[in-house]
Order: sequence, then structure tokens, then C-alpha cells
Amino acid sequence: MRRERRAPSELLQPLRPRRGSSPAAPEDNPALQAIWHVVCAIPRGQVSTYGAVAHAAGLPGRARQAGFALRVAPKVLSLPWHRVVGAGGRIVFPPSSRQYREQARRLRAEGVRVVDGRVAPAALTDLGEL
DNA sequence: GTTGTGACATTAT
DNA sequence: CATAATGCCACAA
Repeated sequence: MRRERRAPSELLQPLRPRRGSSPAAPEDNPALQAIWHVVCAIPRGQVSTYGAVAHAAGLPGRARQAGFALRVAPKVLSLPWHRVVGAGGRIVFPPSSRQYREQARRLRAEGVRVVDGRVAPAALTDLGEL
């Protein structure tokens, strides 16, 4: 049976009609905004996962989009992107990549213990249901 | 329209 | 532990 895969975000905010043929800017995407909002709410010194962020943003099963959202996030938002890791608290960036080191550095600066590309399980946040 | 790709997750082998 | 197979879905070409 084919499931209806309607994004709950569509119910939260009606998609506004795109004007003319203007290319929809990421900033206009409610899903991305929801994700950014959730990430912004992750307390300092705590960590969450892509899947959990997506779920808390009302987008269950769309962990990948959480990654995309962080990727295209405007710099001016200065999101705490480093507080988002993969399942099991693993840093998803390739070790020795510039981003990996940056994320580990920022996390440790907040008191989060990073061992072997993995954050302490205790640092994981619940995010509740928002 | 199709295809390939990805800052993912889960399950199976 | 490591791979592979799926599921998932937005985006770029």
C-alpha cells in the first residue's frame, strides 16, 4: 500500500505560490527553515543527530535533508552546525578533512568529549518534540 | 522527463 | 569491526 508521504511541514505552513519563474531560494523552503530552527535550539555542550533533527523538525525519515539544510545554510545564521552528528554520535566528515577537525575542535571547546570521531553518548540531546 | 549524488539511517550479511 | 542493500528525498545537470 502506497503510503502518503506528505511532509507535515506542509501542514504547518502553507506553501506560498512561487512568483513567476523565480528560482525558489532555500530561504523560502519551510522544511529548511524548520531544520535550521531545530539546530539553532541545540544547547551548547550538547549534540544531536541528523535523523533526530529532521524528526524534531517534523520531517521524519529525512535525515539527508537535514544534512543538505546545514550545507546550504546562510552563514549569517551562524548555526551551531558542529552540534549535529551522524547516528551513534559519529562525526560524518572524513577524518583528516578540514571540516572534521573543525567540528571536533568546536565540540571540544564546548566540553564535549570526542574520542575516535565519536562523541560521548551522554552529550546527545533529546530535542523532545519541539 | 531521467540520472547521479549526498554533512543519513537502518537492517542484513 | 566492514560492506551492501534499501529507504528516503532534494537538488543539480
